[in-house]
Amino acid sequence: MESGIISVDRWSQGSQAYFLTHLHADHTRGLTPTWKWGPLFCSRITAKLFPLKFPQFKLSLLRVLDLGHWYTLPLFSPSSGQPITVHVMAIDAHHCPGAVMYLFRGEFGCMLYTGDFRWERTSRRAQIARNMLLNALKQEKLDSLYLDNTYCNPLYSFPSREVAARQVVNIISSHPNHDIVIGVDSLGKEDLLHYVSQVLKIKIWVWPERLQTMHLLGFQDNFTTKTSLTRVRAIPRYSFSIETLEGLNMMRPTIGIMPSGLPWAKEIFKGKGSAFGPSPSHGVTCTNRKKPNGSLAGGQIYNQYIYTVPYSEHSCFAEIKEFVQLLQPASIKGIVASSPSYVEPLYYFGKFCGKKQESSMLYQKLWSEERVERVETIQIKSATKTTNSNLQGKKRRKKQVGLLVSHVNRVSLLRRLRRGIKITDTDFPAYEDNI
DNA sequence: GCGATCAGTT
DNA sequence: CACAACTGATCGC
Repeated sequence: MESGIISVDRWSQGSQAYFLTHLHADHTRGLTPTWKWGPLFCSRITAKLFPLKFPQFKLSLLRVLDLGHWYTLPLFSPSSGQPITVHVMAIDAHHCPGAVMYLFRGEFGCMLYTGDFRWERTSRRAQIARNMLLNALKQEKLDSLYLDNTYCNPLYSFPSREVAARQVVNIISSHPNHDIVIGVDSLGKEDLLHYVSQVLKIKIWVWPERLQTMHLLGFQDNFTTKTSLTRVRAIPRYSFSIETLEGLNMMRPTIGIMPSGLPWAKEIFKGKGSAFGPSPSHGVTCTNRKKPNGSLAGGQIYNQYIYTVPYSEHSCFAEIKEFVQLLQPASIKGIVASSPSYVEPLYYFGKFCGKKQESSMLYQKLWSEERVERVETIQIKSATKTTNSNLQGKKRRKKQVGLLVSHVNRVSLLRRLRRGIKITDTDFPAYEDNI
């Protein structure tokens, strides 16, 4: 359908260069072991983890970009055949291991694609990334920003990961005779687990594939696959449920800890003797605040066995705001648009961008069709999924029961428009290996 | 068997 | 109810 000179986190044929921000499944959809459409640029850590995730993948397609360096890509204009130069720099996104943002400079101007990212003011790594970004930009203005808007709503307020990690430690140490299970994905939250392991001087059990990942990432001693060595286990999030915890508790007293940026809790934890002691609130990036549902944005009891802790690898609203304020891009597009409560980032941040936009109308246009924005000779396509398709899809599914199949094509079509971007039509140039 | 997509889960 | 991220079933070839 569409094709472009470069693609970020999108994998259909037709681009001249492909960029992967990180290895989470929702960014690699379309990448298969047999994928072959061009050189794939990623960070060194992502490249290292790549074979684990895609065992059959042709590694000769990978190009490593080291952080903080400008790389030059010799590309060609699809229409004129003229050479086009695109510069790119990878910058630490402080999301999961290997996650980077990409800063592009070309005839289309200066563009930053954040991928998923966390922008903690208190974190040393985020400060380095910040300097890298500002040095790269110098006095140049950012023309467009593709933003991780996952929690782009003032409702989402949570503390730094450091603070949340301390909460996890407190929960564990206040249950000295319990087994502990922590729900994690296949990649991400390693720093949390490592911190818990260090502070409590205890190994953490992980499943075998996860141990491989840990070893590749350089965590050699803190993790094990032997259950007998520890009472703390990290388990896949999809197997973390109330039933799981109930089952475990028939064997041994066990509590579950779910680190998540979302207020998971249904039951309101009413103050008193917090099970994990005084909440350390120094150095928080975002203030704890009452949620509309009355729950606190701190570790809390979800049910008899389960605690939730606001440990997030996405930026909270205050951090997103700070980021946009720092960069003041001429235009912003959210890269996540699946939530029914999605709000176009310009609604909040329009005042930081040159133009005071009529955000709601722009927003309508943005997601009601694949809006194509022309910037000089280059077209940028925003590939966000509509809110409505999601809701309607669900409703219809319930009603449907047997009849009506015709809408399915439309819905699945909309589903395809998820994350990632492509820039402009093109042919296929010869490639100079960058590494 | 393989890739793409859908359904469903926390 | 929300999310991001994931698994497993099913479809088409």
